[in-house]
Amino acid sequence: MQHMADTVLKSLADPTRRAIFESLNRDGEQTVWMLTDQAGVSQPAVSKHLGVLKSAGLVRDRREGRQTHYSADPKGLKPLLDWASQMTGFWQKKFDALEDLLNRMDQ
Amino acid sequence: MQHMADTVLKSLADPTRRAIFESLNRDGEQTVWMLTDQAGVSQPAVSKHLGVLKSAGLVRDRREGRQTHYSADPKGLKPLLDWASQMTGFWQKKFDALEDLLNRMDQ
DNA sequence: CCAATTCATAACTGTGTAGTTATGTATTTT
DNA sequence: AAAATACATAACTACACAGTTATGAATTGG
Repeated sequence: MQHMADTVLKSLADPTRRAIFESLNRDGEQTVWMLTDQAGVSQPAVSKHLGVLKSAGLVRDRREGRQTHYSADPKGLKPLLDWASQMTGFWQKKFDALEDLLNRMDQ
Repeated sequence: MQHMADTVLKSLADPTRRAIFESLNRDGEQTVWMLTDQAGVSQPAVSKHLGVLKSAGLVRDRREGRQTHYSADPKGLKPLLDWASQMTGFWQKKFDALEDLLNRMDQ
């Protein structure tokens, strides 16, 4: 559990990588080429970032022909929310609401 | 707002620094010496970590004589929560849109 | 079948930063 | 006043990693 929070936090700490994750959340499934067009870095850099995000459970990939479609996995943020909710009970209600949403996505 | 999420995420990405923050949340206010005793790194390293956490708004300090007491600031996690809820909010909107579409198809 | 496309991997480089030791600055104690 | 305590800052080192170019592997098009 703590290990997952570690990998998730490290993945999201990088601005470029977080921007990719935000784009996938905001605009939905996209190919590597589409993401490279926005990222401002080279295609290998984007592929590497996507590999890190995938290892952290934040994105999924779907190969179709010669292109790979990536999409954000909403459940990937759960370890982060679990960790944050452990830190303090102050925001407990908000976290519970988010977790509720994530649980409904499970189905 | 995004800048705050960036500094908070970068602060919490380091394991040693996150452990210090967790200890402050779990056990409450502590001096630098107490934190150094647990951290497994030198006192200057701990002071540096505390400085980073303070800059990110995650901890507060209170000087008393020759020792400095640090405590976790629960509001410091708010930028992280806001960012996460924005990410999940995108999914909420997609579900709402899907539900809308399904409803319109019913007719 | 050859060329172009799409992505991943390899090899390398530069830089940010977490760690160290050494030292400075108050504050308390004897 | 001198010594000891508690913390911060400075200067430096080592390493993780984000970036690059070059290349490989798989798929599609002419």
